[in-house]
This record gives sequence, structure tokens and C-alpha cells, in this order.
Amino acid sequence: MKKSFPAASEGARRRATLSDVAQMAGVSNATVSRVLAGNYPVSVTTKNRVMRAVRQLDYVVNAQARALQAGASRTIAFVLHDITGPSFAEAAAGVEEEAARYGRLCVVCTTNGSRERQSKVIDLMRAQGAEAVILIGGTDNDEESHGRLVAYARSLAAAGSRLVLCGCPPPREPLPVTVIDYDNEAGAYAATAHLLSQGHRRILFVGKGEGYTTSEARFAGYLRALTSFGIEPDPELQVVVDFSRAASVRAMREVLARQVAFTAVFAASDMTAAGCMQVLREQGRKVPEDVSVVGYDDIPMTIDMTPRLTTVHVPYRELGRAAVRHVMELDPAARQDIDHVVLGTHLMVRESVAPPAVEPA
Amino acid sequence: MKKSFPAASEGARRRATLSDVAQMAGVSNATVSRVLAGNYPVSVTTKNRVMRAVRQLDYVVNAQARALQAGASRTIAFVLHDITGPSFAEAAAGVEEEAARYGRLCVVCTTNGSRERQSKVIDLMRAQGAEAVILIGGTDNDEESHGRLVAYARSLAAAGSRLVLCGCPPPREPLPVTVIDYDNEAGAYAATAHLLSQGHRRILFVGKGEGYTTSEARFAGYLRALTSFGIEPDPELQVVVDFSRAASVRAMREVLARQVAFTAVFAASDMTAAGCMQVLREQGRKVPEDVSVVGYDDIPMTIDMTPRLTTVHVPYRELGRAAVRHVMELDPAARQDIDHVVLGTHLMVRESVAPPAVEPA
DNA sequence: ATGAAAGCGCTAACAT
DNA sequence: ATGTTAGCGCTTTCAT
Repeated sequence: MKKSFPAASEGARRRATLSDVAQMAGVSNATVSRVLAGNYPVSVTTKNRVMRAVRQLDYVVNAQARALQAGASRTIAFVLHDITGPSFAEAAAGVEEEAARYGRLCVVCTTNGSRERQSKVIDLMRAQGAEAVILIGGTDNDEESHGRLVAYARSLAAAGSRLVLCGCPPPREPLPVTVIDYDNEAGAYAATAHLLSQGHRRILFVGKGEGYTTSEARFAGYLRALTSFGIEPDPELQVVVDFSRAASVRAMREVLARQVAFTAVFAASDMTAAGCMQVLREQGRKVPEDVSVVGYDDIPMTIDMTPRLTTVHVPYRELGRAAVRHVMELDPAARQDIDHVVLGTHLMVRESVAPPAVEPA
Repeated sequence: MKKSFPAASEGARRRATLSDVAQMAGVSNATVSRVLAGNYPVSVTTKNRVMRAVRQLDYVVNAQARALQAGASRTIAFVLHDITGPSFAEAAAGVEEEAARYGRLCVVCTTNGSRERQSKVIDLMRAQGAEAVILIGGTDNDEESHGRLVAYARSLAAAGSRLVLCGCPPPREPLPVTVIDYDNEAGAYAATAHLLSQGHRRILFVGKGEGYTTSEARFAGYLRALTSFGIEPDPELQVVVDFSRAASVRAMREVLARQVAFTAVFAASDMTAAGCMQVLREQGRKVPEDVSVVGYDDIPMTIDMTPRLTTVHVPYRELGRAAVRHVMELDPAARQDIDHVVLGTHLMVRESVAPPAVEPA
């Protein structure tokens, strides 16, 4: 005997309000509010009556009404290109985790790298009254992007919110912004130096994305390591591609076809490394016997690659956490300056690097 | 000369309201509202004056106020265990993508599998007035879990919202719920049948999570395939573990230590498969020459595994999209019944399966 | 074409 | 300890 349930058969019933509770409990609105907030003395008997009504009506506050009255919405916005990227997902987890700890809601928006969509999202978040808007990922390193960032920071600040930049360098001018960065350059230096100290001299850099901050910093670290080992950088060894897997596959095929000589690859991201390794395997070049490979990001799948990928660990989860924590703990009075944090990176040595093979005579 | 910017130096200034705009433009609130909504005739000159004020004040609506007035909040909630799992991330992307298409905001909450946290999150979402609450992932298959789901569905429905279950079987009783499922059992059947048709007879099933819907359905498919090939299931070949990588590594080591004989592994998830392959490799067993392996989920990293993993493709992104679409397009009047959709799964044949090696004489 | 005013659900000051 | 009331920012009748 299936008994149909009243709620559904009545369709979308009006949700219970605080007044409903008050009426049922025979008290005033204020009393109900006080019972729920628990920040004010209320007699035990009334409290019980109110709580019974709350349960009976299955009442929950209207967050909109509360936010309107409070003038703040207890939400954190997280804006990224694509939640599917493992490193972004990791950062998102950090943000969500920490937001939950502070009792904040976490709104996620993706932009697919579209500037237009980014602007729209920022406005949406201002409309929401988000306490912070966390932008993750490197940015384009041109005047126009910088200008947009400045505008975002200011309009957000003017509304009592705060822009947080994750994983990109701080703007050059004073701006009400929090920057949680990690040491991209040092990680790249360490990775390259590792290769050099194994004896590699011709190291292919794959992922020289021009005008993109993350990419530029990694490339800079590569260059610095080369220089400090007294090696002249060779433009032929610098492959310009974005961080996508597909792009690196294409690029790597092209490099191999051109017969460029190299004994090691420093891929600017693990995805890039995955693409390179696929092509190397296709062409019968063994990693690390024939070619050593180092990646960047230390995404979880690196340990399932064969050989396990040596890569630069980036603390993405902590990046997300720190972003939230900094905003939550920042004294709103002291908010005008740039608030800049740099997290460390370090090399994870695994199995994709070996000394270069001796030249066949 | 660094000019300091006014907004920041004044600290968190009050954000501009519609009244501010009205005042600056010298019109009434109603007029501003109408200009912004664009759903009402307004003279061109007034419109221009209003728009100028909007730009000058950098005004954006207060979403809370609007939602309060409208009685609806244009947000979709997405609740999952852990955003870091590649398949969940994929589904999340689908939800976000489709939500954006409908102009909805997407709130993400993780529960880490805690029931307590799940309840809290549901209430939070009721408070937010989310139009839909999408729960993704299998559920425990016990009375208590079922009871919770019933309660969620009803209280959400009572508030004009809707519960959407993604990737789990529909509840046994009529309930105001939308279920977007995929054919777990058929996928498992196909995977197992593939192995069987290659000649494998002793197939290890890793990931028999007891009382967990996803796991049970996959196991059922395995069993059915065995039966239809006239093979007696062997309990020794059924390994009980959750879907985590770490658990499968432990389990696989234990199985190998026990010297259980098998020529193929059907892992109930790709993560499980990754763990199994790691252990197999550690112990010098080649895939697929010595042991064939099939996974489940088809997460992106499967193509970077060596050998590339043969696995069952699950349309996670479409799952997320369908969840949103169904709620958005459902006539609220027709909302009482269970709304059930089943998406298909199919086998992705790659390189981790080969016929079993001939017994060494 | 525009304005005045009520009210969405809640909290907090101000009574009592 | 409890009630009354104003108002958060917006949309939307109802007037004009």
C-alpha cells in the first residue's frame, strides 16, 4: 500500500517562515529569532515551544533575508578556467575545505579562459556580495589583463569584498588585493638543475607560453639554471605551447620530426609531460634510458605514469586554503595594501630521470 | 608617482544601491529598476541618465534583495564527497557548465562521506533556497541511508526545491526526486564479457564494496557475465575494498601474497585499476602479457597509463549536465513523481587486455 | 512614462 | 524575558 505523501501532492508549497514558527509557538518573531540565534536570554519553556514548532514545520532560515539584513552573505567565490584540471581541482578542494571550516558557502564559476565570461562572473559575485573572489591560475601578462585586474580589485574592494589572486605574481602597483603565490621560478630552477647535475646538457623546454605569467616564471627558472651551469640557452630547445596535453603531443611530434638533438625534456606542466612521454613512447624512445623527463605540478596521476614522473610539487591544496584563510583573518581596516604570500615548491624525485646515455660511437 | 586610489583608502565603503542610482539620476527607484530589467517602456533620455549613473557608481544589483523579493534564488547546489576525484570533477564541470547556460549560480559542497555533514549541507541549501540539490555518487544501500534520502527529498520539495540523485538507483517508493543514473551493471557485464571472450576464466574482481550501490551494480554485472559464460563464481576471486587507490594497493598485495590464481583483473574503478597495476608491476607481472586488467569510469588519466587502460566509459559530464537540465525543464506542476533517466555506458578497448598466457608446462 | 508605496523574511534597537 | 517596530535593497502593483 503506497501512501502518497502530502508535501508532493500539494506541489511546491510555500516554505515555512519565521513568522509561521512564531505563530505556531504563540510568541513574537523576535523571540523565535533569539532562540535560533541563541545569543540572548530566553526562558526554557518558550525555547522548547519554539523548537518544537521549528521541528514541526521543518523550518530553516531564509539565507537571503538574513544576508540582506546583515549586509553580508558568507560566501566565497572561486573562479577558474576549468575544474577538470587536476591541479585546479586540488586548489578547489582546498578552498572548499577551508570555506566550510569558516562556515562559508563556496560558489564555483568557470570561465573557460574567456575574458568576457570572467568579467561577467566578477559582476555576478559582486551582486552576490561574496566576501572574497578567488581567481586561480596564471594570467596573461599584458596591459589589458592588468587593467582588468585593477578594475576587479577596486570594484570588489569598494563593495567590501576582496580579490584574491592565486598562483600569479602580485600587480606592480598598490591595490587592494591578496596574492597567494608559489615559487614557480625556484621550482623550475630545481628541476633543471637536477637534470643538469645528472649530466644533461641539451634540455628541451616544452611549454614556453609567451605572455603567460606561470609559463614565463617556469621558463625563467630554466634559463637561470642553464646560466648558472654555464650553458648557453639554445632557442631551438624552447618549444612554445600552452599547458594542454593535446598541444604538447602536437609540438613534440613536430620536434622529433625536426630531429632536434636533446637528452632530456623539462615539461612546463605534468600534462605537457604526459603528452611528451606519449610521443616519445610512440617513437620508440625509452624514458629515462634514452630521454629523461621532468614535469611540473605533481598532479596525482604522476605516480601512475610509467616511469613514475619526477616533477615539481606545487602545494595546490594549501594554495586554496591559504586564499580563504587570509581573507577571513585579514582585518578589514588593514585591507588596502597588497597582501602577498609565497609558498614553496620542491622537486619530487621519482623515476623519469637518468644520466644521459653515452653517445653511440 | 603612485597615486593612491580613493576606494581603498576609505576602507570598505558601502556598496551602491538602487536608491543611490535613482538619486543620482534624479528619478524614482521604480524607474531605475525598470531600466535595468528592460521589461517596461522607459523614455530614452531617462534611460540614458540612469545608465550613466549606473556606470558612474559601478552599480550591481544586490542578489540577496532580489532573491528575497522574487522568492527564488537561481542557484544550483552540487554535493559530493570529494571534488578531487576525476570522475566527480568531470560531473561537477557538467553541472557548472549547464547551470551557467541557464544563468544559474553553482554552489559546491563536499561532505567527505560524512552523513552528518551531508545533512547539514542539505539544510544549508534549503536555507539558500537552491532550486535543485544535486547529490552525486552511489549511496549506502541500507535502511538508514534510504530514510535520509526520503527526508531530504520531501523537505526540499516542500520548499519548492528538488533533490537530484546522480549515479545511484531510484528509491523504491514514490518520491519527489529526479534520478540521473547510468547503466553500471551493463558496463560491468561488457567489461567482464570482453575478458571472457579473450579466453580468461579466472577473473579477479577488485572492489566489491558491500552495501554500496555503485559497487554492487558493478559486481552484479560481473556475476551475470560469468554466469552467462557458464562459469561458477569463485569467492576467492572477489576482493572487498572501497574505490580508493590506497585500499586497492593493499588488497592487491594481499591477494598476490595469498598466491590466488587468476589471469585477469576487473577493477571496479580506474583508481582501483591503477593501484592493482602498480602492485602487479612491483611484483614483476606484466600487463597485459601476464595479467589483463580492465577498469571502470574512463577517467582522463587512463590514456597515460602504461599500457593504456581498457575501461568502461561513464558519461560523467553528461550526467552533471542532465541533472541540471532535467530540473530546469521540469514543469513544477508535474514534479511529484520520480523522474528517472538512465544513460548508457560502453567499453573503451585499449591495451591492457590480451588473451591469457598459455600455462607453462 | 513615471512615481509612491507595500512587502519579501529577517534581525536588532528600543520598548516594556 | 518578551514584544513592537524599523528597515536591509529590491520589484511590482497601483496611481497618476
